[in-house]
Amino acid sequence: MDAVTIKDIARALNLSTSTVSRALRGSYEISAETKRLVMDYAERINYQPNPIALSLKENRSRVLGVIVPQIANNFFSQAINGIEAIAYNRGYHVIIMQSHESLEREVLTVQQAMARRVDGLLISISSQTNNLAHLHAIQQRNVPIVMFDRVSAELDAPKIVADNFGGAFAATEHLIQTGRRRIAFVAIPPYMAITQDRLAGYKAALTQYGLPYDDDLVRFVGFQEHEFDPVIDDLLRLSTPPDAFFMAFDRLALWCMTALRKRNIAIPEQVSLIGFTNISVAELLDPPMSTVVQPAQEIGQTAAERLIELIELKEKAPATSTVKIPNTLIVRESTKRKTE
Amino acid sequence: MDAVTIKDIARALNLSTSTVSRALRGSYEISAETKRLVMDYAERINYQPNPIALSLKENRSRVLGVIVPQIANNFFSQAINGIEAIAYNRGYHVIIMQSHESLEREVLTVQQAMARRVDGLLISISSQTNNLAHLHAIQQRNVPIVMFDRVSAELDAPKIVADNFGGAFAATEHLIQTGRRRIAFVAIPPYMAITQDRLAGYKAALTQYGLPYDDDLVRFVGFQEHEFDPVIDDLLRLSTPPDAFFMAFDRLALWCMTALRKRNIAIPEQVSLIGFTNISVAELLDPPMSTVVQPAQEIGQTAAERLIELIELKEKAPATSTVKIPNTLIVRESTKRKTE
DNA sequence: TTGTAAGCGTTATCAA
DNA sequence: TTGATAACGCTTACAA
Repeated sequence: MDAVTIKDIARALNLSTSTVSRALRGSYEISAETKRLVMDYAERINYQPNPIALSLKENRSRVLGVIVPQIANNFFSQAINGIEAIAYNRGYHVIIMQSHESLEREVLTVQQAMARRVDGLLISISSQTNNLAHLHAIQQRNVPIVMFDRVSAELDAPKIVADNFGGAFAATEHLIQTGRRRIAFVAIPPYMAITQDRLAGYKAALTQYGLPYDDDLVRFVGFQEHEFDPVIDDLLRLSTPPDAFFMAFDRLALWCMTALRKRNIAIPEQVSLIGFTNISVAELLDPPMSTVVQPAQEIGQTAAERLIELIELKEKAPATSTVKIPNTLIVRESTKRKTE
Repeated sequence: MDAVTIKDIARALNLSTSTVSRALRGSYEISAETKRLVMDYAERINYQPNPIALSLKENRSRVLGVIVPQIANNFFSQAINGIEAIAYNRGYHVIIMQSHESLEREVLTVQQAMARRVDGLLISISSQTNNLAHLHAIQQRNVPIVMFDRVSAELDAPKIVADNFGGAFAATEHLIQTGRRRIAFVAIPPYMAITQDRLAGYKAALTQYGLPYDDDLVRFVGFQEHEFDPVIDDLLRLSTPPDAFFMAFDRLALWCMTALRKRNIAIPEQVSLIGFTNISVAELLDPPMSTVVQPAQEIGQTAAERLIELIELKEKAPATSTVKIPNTLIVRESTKRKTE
């Protein structure tokens, strides 16, 4: 049983396809009676317009391309959740693609999305992406882009991010207020904007509370777990070791918890632990770790809303604007007690 | 700058569109010289065939619909990962939709997918889905379906699942071999096939090792965390309480860990804990819990492969086949020591 | 108020 | 070896 077309309706009702088309969209130039006739029949045989034909005609696909480093990642799967919610409400579908943290694959993926004629692109760039030529190229084709989470100053596009500065400030402030003085800050490579912002928040809190900034306490690691343990050991061997660990990245916080457990360092009796992370892990396992929870879903929603606006209004260059969605600080035992 | 079409090439080269079309697909009836000419020019101006026009012509979209209860769930995001990997290799795109564990939304979602003219459907049904009329309907429209993970015997379609029986058997066997005798089994509502299979594996292992089956040790809970704690308390109050907990569902395992910690019940000194779960949580947090790891990604891959086969071969009714992908048992401290 | 015809980008059929 | 034309499903001038 093949799908019903306007032609089928026209034939059955002895009308022309254009009359049927107009009747279905409620055009004023069609008599009420014909309209009813067509509508009823269409309903009865379960007519559904073919979106592919429409896309061809209207030269748009009603599809949003979403490019993320990884789908199987709490943050991104929640963000996608938010994107989908908005997209479906507005009549768009979403095609999700992964760059696998590789610039090369990201470029390919962007090309694929263009080949698929997406109406707009939501992208969170890979950690390797230091060149945005592929994105500039599609902007020249007049396909709107919205960046989220992993954004870059080098592209003139709306950006939706968590308030990384504010979140890091709040986390650091909280540690200070609960009596910690030597706060280690560990993040992923420093060329990413999110890292920069979090580091700035950390520094600002130290300054505001009159604590010195110590380069020895600030470390950057890669994406491999084996790079992590030496960093912790190094920190612990300092002449004045840290009394708190602030892990400015999702996975780092979990690795740190494991590393401290292995070394029998008690949280929070000996050190405090706080991390940027996602609600699911944070809530399910009730870990000994306070958390700056990232508003992943809201970021996705906001980004999708912004993109659809751009697509539908087609205003030229609504200028680069960066929206910061606030984080939520969840305090647990790990950082509650004062130690001094 | 709009996308380049075959017409543009034809005009520029003073050829007809049909010649260009044939040249681009390397048809034998076009002279080598013309071919080169066309190919070179197409390359130079970066021609990309419009997939929408193709879809209309060929009456297929090269899109797979994927319906899952939730995207923001480790198992499903990994499964989607596997699906995407296969799909992109075979030239398909993937549209992901969520049923949010609701039959009503699942029905809507299936209709949407059909309206979008997907070439095939991959579905993991919601926990509320007790009626498969919506799926039968699309089978009648000759759109192939493959079910994965959450499957139902009531639909005649290929099914890809984890080896739930085998995994539960292995977990139970492991607990028995490490000296446990009173093994609690907790799962989600019993009408789901996965629950049935896991329960059967549990029973089979008891039988094989000559242990009695005790109804008191087997419990079913809903999806809400507050339903969970009373069940644990109930089990602990038994005249002979369990010496091991087997949580036959992802979230339950995590809840159980938290519940036991709250009650100061030591793992594995007092009880063993083992659960069905996902690799990411299991690995990252190094929890005191052995795990039957579900091959989420492989399930996704296999399901996608099967679906694409069905789409492309268009064999009629390749019959219902159920593929079981083995689980992996990861043993940790939580179940290692013998207690008796 | 309704119908005819052209067009969106591509391929297939038939002619030249 | 190449070109003209029709067709996929739909919308929209333009005509009736």
